[in-house]
Amino acid sequence: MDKDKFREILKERGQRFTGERYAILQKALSYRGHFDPETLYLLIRKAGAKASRASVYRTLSVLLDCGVIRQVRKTEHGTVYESTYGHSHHDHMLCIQCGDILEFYSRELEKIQERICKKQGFHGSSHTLEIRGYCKKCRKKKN
Amino acid sequence: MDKDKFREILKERGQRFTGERYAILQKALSYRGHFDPETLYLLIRKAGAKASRASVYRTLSVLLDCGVIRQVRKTEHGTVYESTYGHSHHDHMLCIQCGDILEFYSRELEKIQERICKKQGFHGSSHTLEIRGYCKKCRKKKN
DNA sequence: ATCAAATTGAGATTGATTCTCAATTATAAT
DNA sequence: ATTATAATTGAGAATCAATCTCAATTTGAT
Repeated sequence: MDKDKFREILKERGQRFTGERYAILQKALSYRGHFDPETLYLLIRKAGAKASRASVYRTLSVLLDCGVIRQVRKTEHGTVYESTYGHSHHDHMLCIQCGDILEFYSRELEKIQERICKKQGFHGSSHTLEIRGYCKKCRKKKN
Repeated sequence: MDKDKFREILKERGQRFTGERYAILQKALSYRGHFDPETLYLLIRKAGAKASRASVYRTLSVLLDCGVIRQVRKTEHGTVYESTYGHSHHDHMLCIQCGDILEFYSRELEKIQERICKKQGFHGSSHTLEIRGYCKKCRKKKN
């Protein structure tokens, strides 16, 4: 997403293009992996850009609304997001021992969900699947 | 789960059986559908039992640990739980229009997840799947 | 350049959850 | 039954993410 495209999207929403929003967009888009608002805020400060915590929260909700980022989940430490750019849909496995996150995607799983929705007359637009358990490493450690 | 069984479980954990804990257990077990800590607390107060908010939170985490209740998800308004008693595993469809929640279960879906885990060397112990979209009713309204 | 409307940021506020700690109570031993 | 010990309780304080407030600033259209 370049500057002009972002400007255009904001315009459609009756919102203005600002340096703060752009800085937040850039950091959010370029972040590899999962991030939370505070991490993004500190990153922006460190990069010398100026944007308050309030603006980070406000802009993240705009980006979420635009589909530029996606909400991974809410944890006891806050909300976790990830960029959708070059990062297609997938689900997660979360190791409850070490906290590691594995991403996976299964066409089959998606198909079945579609079938289930159709049967119920439900129109699914997104989903999150999180499998919790023990990763390979931690299983070895245990034994 | 009866009183003695609960007493026994607590004992194993080096914890004590108290009236507060029992009242909370009962309400949590008998609650139909999804609940949050505050709702449970008010319900307990209304029933004349005594238990503080702090005890509700503390006991819910014990019950969660014992598998008596399960965490459905975290929302912007707090954590949602449900009793597992007489309520076997299932997944959810959440209508983003009316907020309705449909429960469903698919053996096929479970099987595939097991297969995926095995392939990754991951030992899955639980999962949550939430499909968001529009329910039958709301789709009709739209058209 | 002008101006109305949108945005910003610092700090206050909210709301869920956890923590503190003195008073109380359950359990085990006597 | 009494006692000793350690767990539990509750009221309110503390924490922490997220939102709100509002005066000052900035944007974008004219």
